[in-house]
Amino acid sequence: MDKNQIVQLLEGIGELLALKEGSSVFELRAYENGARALNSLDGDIKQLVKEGKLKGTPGLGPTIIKRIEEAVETDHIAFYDELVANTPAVKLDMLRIPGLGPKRINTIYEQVKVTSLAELEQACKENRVAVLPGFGKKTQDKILQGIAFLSEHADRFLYPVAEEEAARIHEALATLPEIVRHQVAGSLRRRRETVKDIDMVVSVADDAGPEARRKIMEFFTTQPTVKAITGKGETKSSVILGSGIAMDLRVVADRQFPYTLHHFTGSREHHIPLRRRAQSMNMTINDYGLFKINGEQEELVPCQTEADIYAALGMEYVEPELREDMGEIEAAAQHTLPTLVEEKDIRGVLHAHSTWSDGHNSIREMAEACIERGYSYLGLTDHSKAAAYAGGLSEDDLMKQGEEIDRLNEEFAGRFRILKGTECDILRDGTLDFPDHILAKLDFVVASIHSNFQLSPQEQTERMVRAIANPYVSIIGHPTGRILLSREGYQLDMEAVIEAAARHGVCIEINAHPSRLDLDWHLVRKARDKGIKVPIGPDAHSLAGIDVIRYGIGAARKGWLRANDVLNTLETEALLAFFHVQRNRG
DNA sequence: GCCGTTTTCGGCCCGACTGTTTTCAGTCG
Repeated sequence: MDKNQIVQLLEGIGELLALKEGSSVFELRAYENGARALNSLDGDIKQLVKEGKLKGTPGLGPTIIKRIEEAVETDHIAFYDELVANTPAVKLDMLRIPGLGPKRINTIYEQVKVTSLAELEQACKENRVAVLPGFGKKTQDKILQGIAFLSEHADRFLYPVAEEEAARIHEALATLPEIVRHQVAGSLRRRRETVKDIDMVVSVADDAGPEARRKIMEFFTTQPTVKAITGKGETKSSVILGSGIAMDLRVVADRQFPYTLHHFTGSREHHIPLRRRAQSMNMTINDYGLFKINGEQEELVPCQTEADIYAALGMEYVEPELREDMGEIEAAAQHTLPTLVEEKDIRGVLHAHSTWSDGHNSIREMAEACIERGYSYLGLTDHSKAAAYAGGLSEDDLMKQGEEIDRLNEEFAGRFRILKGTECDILRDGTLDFPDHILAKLDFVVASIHSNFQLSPQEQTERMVRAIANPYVSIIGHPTGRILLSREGYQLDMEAVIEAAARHGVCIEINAHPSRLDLDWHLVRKARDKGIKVPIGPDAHSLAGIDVIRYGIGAARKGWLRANDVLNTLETEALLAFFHVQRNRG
């Protein structure tokens, strides 16, 4: 069991304890802290356990260490299993409804006696929830809304969950000598921010017999992460994996591989205009091949790769991320597709926290982690004072932090630079949490909304636009505040926000955290078209948090961004010059 | 369950907001 899985178990214990009546709120907080503490540890967990290195880590006491050791040794935590067995599943389901916490869940469970979300929905519609003590009409409506949101997103998974599950199977399959080519397809390959199921295509030699296919399918359906088999044949098998995500594996002859891969990569929306184009060229395309139509005859157009398929249709190769019917068909036909930004183009980090606010690592540790990863700079952005829950800095603290940064920069001189920044709260009225004369002392400012989510769309838009107009604001952080699969962003007119940002020369970030990916890629494209520079910010709260940049790269590529559309592809001097010009915009 | 320049018991992050109340509990970040 790896570190992430153990972190999830510890977090799970926290949730389960919250739902257990009579349990201590401090005990569950201890598990949440423990999960966070473990998550921020670097290195192989098995090694750490073996060397007894967990002891002394703040947040990890004797009991939690024992549970971590148990997980490493047995792949289970008995305490967790026991809690799961004693917790009604509907309580866990209810926990995912925004606005419902442990207390209200227990009240509903005790007094309305629901056993499923469907029953809860029914109870709300019959007004049986609003009458409970401490509840009311608005709470009941909010619960109904939450249930509707969940049923819309229930069967989707965050990209990293799907990616990790797919990678495990992919690695295992790659060891089979019968397999010639293997590739993840579907929305995962297109790097959608959430994924419903995993599609994988593998090929066997053109002359391979059925036993080769049977062997692959047997191997696939008996992988340790397979929880259930929902279908098993020689060309297609379907399973449910440990996280609950469904996965399909297709096995084809190698000559058919590019066509099948292309078909199952999608998207459906991309294929519709593509088929139209094929038709206009007297061809037809499906998952078996690309065919030239000669009267009654269909003649296969031989293709070794997907690039060959596009070439046969008179097009440039279309990267999977772009296959969303966002104009890529026309652009590929005119050979005007952008050269998309890649992870290696990123030169530094522009949204990160340290122990000065709610980060887990010191500035030095964060800086050294950036150096290790080959970056040239770290734009440090601890929270401002209004973000009290996150240990936001006062003006005094911010200035003291600046002194620490100066000392470190002297030490790193010539090879690395820490930029002085802040993630400054945008207050309710659109003013910033620090006065201008303080902001003027920083290299750059990320401005974000962390409160008053409920303002009307008009008020929220005005608030954001007012912040954008402040000449010290360099970047708007996580502009819509959405949490994928969990809550919608705050209501605002993003078109107007993008318009204002373009007018004032302010950047809008892609917050690369896989639960955010905010700005959404559809809007990234709009921002780019208005000439807005888009930083890809990890919003890192730990060393490992820096690495989520690659998810942001996915969103950037889906939004058609080239390297020079991304702010943090600039080298240090060019970046500082950019901020300088931005600040003197008048 | 964790932690200690109040150290083995008694605290534990906290302010804002919402919807429910009529002074506050629950939730969130």
